[in-house]
Amino acid sequence: MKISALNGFKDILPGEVELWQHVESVARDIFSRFHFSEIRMPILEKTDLFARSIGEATDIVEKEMYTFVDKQITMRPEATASLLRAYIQHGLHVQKPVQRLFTIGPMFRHERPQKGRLRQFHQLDVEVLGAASPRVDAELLGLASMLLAELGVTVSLEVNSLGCPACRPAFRETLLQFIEERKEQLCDDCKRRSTTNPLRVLDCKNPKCREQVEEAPSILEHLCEECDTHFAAVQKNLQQLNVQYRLNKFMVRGLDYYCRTTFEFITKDLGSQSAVCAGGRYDGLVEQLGGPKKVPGIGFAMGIERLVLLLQQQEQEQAPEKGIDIFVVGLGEKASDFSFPLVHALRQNSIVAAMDHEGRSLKSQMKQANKAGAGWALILGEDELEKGVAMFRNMATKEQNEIAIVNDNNELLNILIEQITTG
RNA sequence: GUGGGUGUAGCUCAGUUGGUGGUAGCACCUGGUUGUGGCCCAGGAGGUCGUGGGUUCAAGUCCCAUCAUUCACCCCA
Repeated sequence: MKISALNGFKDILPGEVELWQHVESVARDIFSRFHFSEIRMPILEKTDLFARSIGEATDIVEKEMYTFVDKQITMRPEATASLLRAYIQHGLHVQKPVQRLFTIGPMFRHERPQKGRLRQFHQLDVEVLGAASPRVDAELLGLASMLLAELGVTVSLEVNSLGCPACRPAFRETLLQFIEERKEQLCDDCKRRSTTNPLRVLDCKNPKCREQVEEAPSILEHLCEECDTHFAAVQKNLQQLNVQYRLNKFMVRGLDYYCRTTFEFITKDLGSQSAVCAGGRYDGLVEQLGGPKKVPGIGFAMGIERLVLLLQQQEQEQAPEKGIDIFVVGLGEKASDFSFPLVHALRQNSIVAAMDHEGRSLKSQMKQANKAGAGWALILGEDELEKGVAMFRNMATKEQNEIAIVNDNNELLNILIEQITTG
């Protein structure tokens, strides 16, 4: 019986992996321009960490985590909780009042897989800890949109404010009252949501619910003074950076820890999944996890699978596979025995070199050279060895000439390196 | 957790009202005057038709179950 990967788990094969490398290298470049530092955390954490940060009642914690029940440990379903755990554990707030951190890696959620959603998926995660200024909110959104723009994906940005513990409870009551009045018109899911997570009724996909919710009270009109001032400043700062956005008073978050500014970069090109990047502020979370008091935080996560899907779909130019510098063709045992250490020496000199080990024909080896995108071929056969020469062929121009193999192999090596590096 | 679609070569797929598995395309291998790549041509290799039952003289084809996969709901990056 053939063994295949688990449902919702995917191999990233040569051909696609180059796209991933591209995404990661563009991301790293931009992170460094914004002066962010990389941090890497373990994949396993105590289950309690996620229950306390993401929220006991969320679907993620309730039924989607990969947990070793007997050991009370869980494979991380997102990065923020682990990152804050590391921040607190190592006292990073003491080293620098403001920490700007990013991490890249796999996350695990036991959801039913579908387009743009896997059980092991990968995120680029960016967090700023210790900065309360609305400028940081805008700066982060500027970073995200710069990254998406440089990758060449077309998405739109929606922003909202969720208020804070001072103003959200009152809004929640107002909203609940509104929902109660129209409960009969809402879908079954929304009836359930009205008790579990009323804010979620606001972003239901059902057209009938949308219609009902159209008139719903807006959080933006119920913000306390501080939240209102903060959100106004975020918007002003976004305009300064010329970041295009749309206010969406119906946007909410799935994780409990968010407050104030929240945002999503969305697209219609991913089937039912719309968010490519999402995040927001979480000012109380560090303290809630047992860290220092009053450390504000804000961050976002980008789904790499979703970025890659968009890149493939929006038909970005495929990076052509990198060709090798030289293919050394050896005909016969003697020639192969001569080529073997030569190829190794070329590699020691930073030349990308390959050879055949299967004793195939000249024609076959030339085909391999061509397929590998070799710039040059060095052909060594019985005749050449007898004459003490090797044929050096330019694969593009088909020009070839003899190079003498003298006693000292270094001479041949130096000629090859010289030719290859100068083109 | 719920609902729909699809399972035939490594990949993309044909396969008629049930009647011997495809000269199919891509990829792979070997050749096309003894040792020179891309194009072209010829040949070759590659399959328990997802699996297990059932109906039938006969099942890739019809029925049931099961597994896998995919899309959507839920939820979410």
